[in-house]
Amino acid sequence: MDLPELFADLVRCETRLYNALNDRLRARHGIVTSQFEFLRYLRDHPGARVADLATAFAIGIGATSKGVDRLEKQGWVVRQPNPSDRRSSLLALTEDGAQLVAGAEGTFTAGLAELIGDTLDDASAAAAAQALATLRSALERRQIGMPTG
Amino acid sequence: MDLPELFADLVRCETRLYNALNDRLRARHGIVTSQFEFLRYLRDHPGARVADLATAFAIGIGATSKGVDRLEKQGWVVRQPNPSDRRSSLLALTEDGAQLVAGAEGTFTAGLAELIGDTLDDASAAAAAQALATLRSALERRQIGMPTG
DNA sequence: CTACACTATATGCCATGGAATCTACATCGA
DNA sequence: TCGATGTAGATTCCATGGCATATAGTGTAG
Repeated sequence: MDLPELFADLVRCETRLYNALNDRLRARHGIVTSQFEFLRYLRDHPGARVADLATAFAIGIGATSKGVDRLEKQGWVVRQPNPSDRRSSLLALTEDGAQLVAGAEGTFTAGLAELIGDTLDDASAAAAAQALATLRSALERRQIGMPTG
Repeated sequence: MDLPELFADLVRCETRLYNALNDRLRARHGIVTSQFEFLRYLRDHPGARVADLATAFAIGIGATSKGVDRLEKQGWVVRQPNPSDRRSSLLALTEDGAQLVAGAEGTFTAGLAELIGDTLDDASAAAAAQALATLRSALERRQIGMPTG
């Protein structure tokens, strides 16, 4: 099994898909993919904290905090006081934020259908999905590749 | 087929693998994964130009030029005059650069074996490899997700 | 040969992420 | 209760990539 080749293909697919989705989301909704992912996470996990986002996306706490700053500045997210721990805030979508995700989700899903669905048959896509889900779980369980800060 | 979930798994695997390989390559060879990929590409494609690197990695020309600057400053790569077009240079590894890739390749391959090989059985890995190779080809053929500059 | 359009890439400015640091708060043990 | 230690996240500095632009060289029509 040529793992270096698999890794190269993985990275190149990720880069191109991410860029292509960025273009569509930016043009139609004024956000980029990373922002869409933050917003969708907060929709699905209301009351999450900054550290929860950082863990979910395997990025640093500092970067996450700054990302939330930007979403808050746009009025899509609010930091609410956490009654059980005053060091942290509970994050929530605003009404505007909720509407934004709802609209962007269509663009995102349709984009993926065009970018992936048109190329991979269902069996291939399912096989890749299975393998990547397994790999992701293992990496998360072993806490591999978490940035320091 | 849940393409959004597939995409999320793809991105999270890529992030964590990239970070984990960064850690190892930095600790043992003083480079990061993107630099290893540049150096390996130049080893396998001597005489490549900046634009060839940019196309191969789906990143902008400006970023590629700066990346080559850094490798050149370390003495791992040289820009040689292109006899047939004086606007561009032919890139080549130096002796130091060649030794660096040779050494780093072991770290890289062993890292992947530990990160992926220990988790995915051969059949799963082969299925994922097949799907990602197909997807990558299609994205490259359609020139999807190439940055502007 | 000249002007013009095109191409390759180098460079400047800006946005973003990593790592280290700083502050406020929480928790634990004496 | 108090001091020590740990934790959440905000902030700072640095490195890197995108995009726009500048520069030099190429190709082509006339």
